[in-house]
Amino acid sequence: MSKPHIPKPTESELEILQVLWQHGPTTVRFVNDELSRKRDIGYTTTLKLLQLMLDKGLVLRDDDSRTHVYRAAVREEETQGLLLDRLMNSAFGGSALKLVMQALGNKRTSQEELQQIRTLLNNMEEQKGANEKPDSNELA
Amino acid sequence: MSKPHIPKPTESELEILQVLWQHGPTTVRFVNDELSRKRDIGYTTTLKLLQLMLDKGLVLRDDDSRTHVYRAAVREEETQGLLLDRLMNSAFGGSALKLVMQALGNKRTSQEELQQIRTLLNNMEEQKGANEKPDSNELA
DNA sequence: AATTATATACGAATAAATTCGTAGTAGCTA
DNA sequence: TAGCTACTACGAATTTATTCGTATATAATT
Repeated sequence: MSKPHIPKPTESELEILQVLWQHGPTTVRFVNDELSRKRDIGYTTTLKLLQLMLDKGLVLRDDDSRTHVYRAAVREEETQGLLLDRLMNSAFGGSALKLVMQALGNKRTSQEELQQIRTLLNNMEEQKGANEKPDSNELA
Repeated sequence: MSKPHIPKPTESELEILQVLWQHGPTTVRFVNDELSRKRDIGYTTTLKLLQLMLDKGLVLRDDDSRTHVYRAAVREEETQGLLLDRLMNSAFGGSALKLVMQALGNKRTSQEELQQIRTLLNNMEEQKGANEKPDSNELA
């Protein structure tokens, strides 16, 4: 069960993936309209990006009808994990802790969010307490 | 008192900054030796990178002696914050919470680290609580 | 002093990412 | 059906990042 090699999305490709993750399968036109809300970008630029992403395997497309429909080929969490990993290694010397502390300290985080994180922490400790053994690690 | 615009370091530049952050001011030779531990890289490549970084204002140098000494011109936390911000926006739709949850969930984090985060959370809530309520006497 | 080692400067090749123009085609509308 | 509109394909210019070779100068060694 090897992962067939997730290509690293570039900045622009990420923008597009976000749209696809958020809205589900959609057209070039729609993606372009979304991107246009944030910055100047030509239609054919978006088209080209999607085509390149198709080659790379980042998206899939349904070209039954003349207007193609694209959808993400990579899962959001997986991709985020990949990028976090990269950032952690490239900027935080591999320390997840440092990264998290930065993220929390840096941004104003709402009471509610803090509570959610606390809850997550509790769950994790429960988890660990439960099987004190050299646990089975699920994913890298 | 505006920050005069921190340029975004590239991947390679980050590698170098890490060396400088970790070891303090040092020479091209030293930086190159460090980088070489991880990957193949020529001396003049490192040199050129440092020169470009000088232009960008990412590093400063002392060229009193023939062998120049470079040092980081940007602070570690500041830079990390910048990159986190970018990642948060580009991959996490702006949510610090999602980012942190991913980071925690994704990586195996030690009991000890979890405790440190918990402490940080406590401090942050204290901070906030101070503004709204008379204090609570629950401390870690 | 001559040779060798080590430095910097700089041009330029290569690679990767981004951008858009133009051509061609299918569908819609008057 | 003629003409306008919307779509894809593709070539190619541009920009940014990375890499290294060569020229040249300074210092160290013999």
